[in-house]
Amino acid sequence: MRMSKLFFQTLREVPVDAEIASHQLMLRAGLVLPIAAGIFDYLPLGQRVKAKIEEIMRAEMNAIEGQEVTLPVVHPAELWQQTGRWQAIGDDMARLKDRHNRDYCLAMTHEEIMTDLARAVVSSYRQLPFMLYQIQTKFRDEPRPRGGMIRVREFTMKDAYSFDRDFAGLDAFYPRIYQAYFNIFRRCGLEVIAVESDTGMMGGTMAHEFMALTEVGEDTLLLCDACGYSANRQIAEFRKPQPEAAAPRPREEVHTPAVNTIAALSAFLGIPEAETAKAVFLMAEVQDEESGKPREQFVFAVVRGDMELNETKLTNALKARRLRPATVPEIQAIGAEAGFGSPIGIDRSRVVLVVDDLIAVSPNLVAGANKPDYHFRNVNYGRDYTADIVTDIVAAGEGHACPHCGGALRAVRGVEVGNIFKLGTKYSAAMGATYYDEEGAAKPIVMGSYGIGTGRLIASAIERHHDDMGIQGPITIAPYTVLLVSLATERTPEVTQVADRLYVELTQAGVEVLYDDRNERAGVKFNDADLLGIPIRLTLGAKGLAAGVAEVKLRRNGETGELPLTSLARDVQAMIDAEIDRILVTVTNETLASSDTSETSS
RNA sequence: CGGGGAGUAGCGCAGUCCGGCAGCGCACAGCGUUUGGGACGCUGGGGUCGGAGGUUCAAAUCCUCUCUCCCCGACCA
Repeated sequence: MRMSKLFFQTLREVPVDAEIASHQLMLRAGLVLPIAAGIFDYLPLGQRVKAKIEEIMRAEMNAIEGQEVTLPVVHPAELWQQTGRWQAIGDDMARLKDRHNRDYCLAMTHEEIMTDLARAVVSSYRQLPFMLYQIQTKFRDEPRPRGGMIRVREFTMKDAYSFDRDFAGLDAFYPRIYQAYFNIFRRCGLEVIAVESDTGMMGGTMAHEFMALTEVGEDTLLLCDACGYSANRQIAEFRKPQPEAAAPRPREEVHTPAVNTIAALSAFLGIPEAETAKAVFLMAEVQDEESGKPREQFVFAVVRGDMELNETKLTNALKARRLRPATVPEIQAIGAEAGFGSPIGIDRSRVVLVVDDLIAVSPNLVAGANKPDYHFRNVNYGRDYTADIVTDIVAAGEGHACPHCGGALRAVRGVEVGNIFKLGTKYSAAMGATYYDEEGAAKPIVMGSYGIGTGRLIASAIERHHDDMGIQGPITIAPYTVLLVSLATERTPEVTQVADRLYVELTQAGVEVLYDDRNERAGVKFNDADLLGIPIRLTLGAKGLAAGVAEVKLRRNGETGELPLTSLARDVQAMIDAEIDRILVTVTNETLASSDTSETSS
């Protein structure tokens, strides 16, 4: 491609709205252009990056016998009603009506449509297993898009769905997609780790997220360097400290004027925060057992004062759809006092009381007294109150003990670039996607779903590979592999002639060349070259031409050298091969190492 | 949805407090000089000042309403 003909623009100045490096660079390099919050155009250079990644995805999906399909972006409401997600999902789903006033939604994901496809085609166990995938647009009306391409509303996702006869089949497939995902990310030059994750609205029995570690990540992960345990903070477990056994002492009221936080309480009484109990008031949206309709339920959660409530764990414990903080009037309505909340003396008929399992075994805690400016000393679970649910509802954090080996957990930030779910029969059972087994009995197909967001992958790769001057794209996903810079001037037309010839030679040799034939000064061309991050830069100027060489420079490390013009195409191809090999070699190592941590349910 | 910031030329911004010709830099077009890390000179084009309403002789500027974008939080398949 001649750069003089390329539809692109580079920005000299850093866009003021962009905070993180990948966002700034994608805008400055002219890969994408925003048209609304979380909605972007892909320009030709960005499109080429996207296409490269998609080809890697196709190769890895095909390698595990995936078959590519394309399913619609506009879905009839009926299919989403069959699984209940039409009602269960809120404003994140964009809905529309057609001219006949029928309901439709924009695709957030494709479980329903894939399940519908499977039930239309599958009737016999002989047709199973199989895996289908697509690379298709999703729309999720995020409340707040952020971080450039990290959290957007419209995006392209490669989503794959597996269909098996039974859980054993799914369990056998799961490690294969797990490994294929590692291959995809590493081929894109992106290091990721897999962590256990919440199944969320997807449902199912097991899920992993693939996380690119970066400070700009939205998720907190907990890792154990000793044994390899890794989990999203949303579900991460940890070994809780054993409280010292002590005989329950008599409960006593203590005056604590204006002491309405744990920190203040700890300071006021001169006790560690670990000897206090913290009350958290929430309203949960749950399904009413009798009517089946959603209703709001007051939830009183108690955790130790030095720990944080984990709302995902609590949501799962309650089987709730969502939680929100309770308002002061709602808190008073159940007989509690904000800032001095206590599980003792509340209207239990209107409250679901959930207590962290550590609280249940910790003697003589300080808790609120449910009246302003008073707390209780020596509150003991069992003697003073009992809960509706006792389970783990606190968040793991930096330094907590690993649940497997007891080693210290480390907290890091990550971007979720992919996820895999064992769905089981949630969708097939709801939608009647069944097959007949050897005995002629109808059984629901066992499913899994597996997704990777392309834009987020690009942004994460750029977060990982850039410097002050621009992108240092891994050669496998760079828009072009070689940038040929001509430094011809009006006085050196012979440079143009030779550069033109080299461009043709390289292109005919199959090299993806971007040819900077623009009438710009050298500085402009070099700065654009660094910004775009084409991995191999060839520079031809009058001096080099006289010596019969072109300068070659690697973007990733700045190494320079000279290549004779007579064998340029061959030498460049060798460099490209070497650069690709660098990445592929890493793939092999990473894959072997990571497959050890793969887990399957049995 | 809560808190904060911002909408003025393609991009980055000043002007708004204190109403009075809509400006600067980059980019763009023409001419000339330059030419290995974002050149220089001269000339030129480009604006419903986010939108609507109001106050005023006069509104980018004051008032009311509204839309949009960015950041933090809530949310996040």
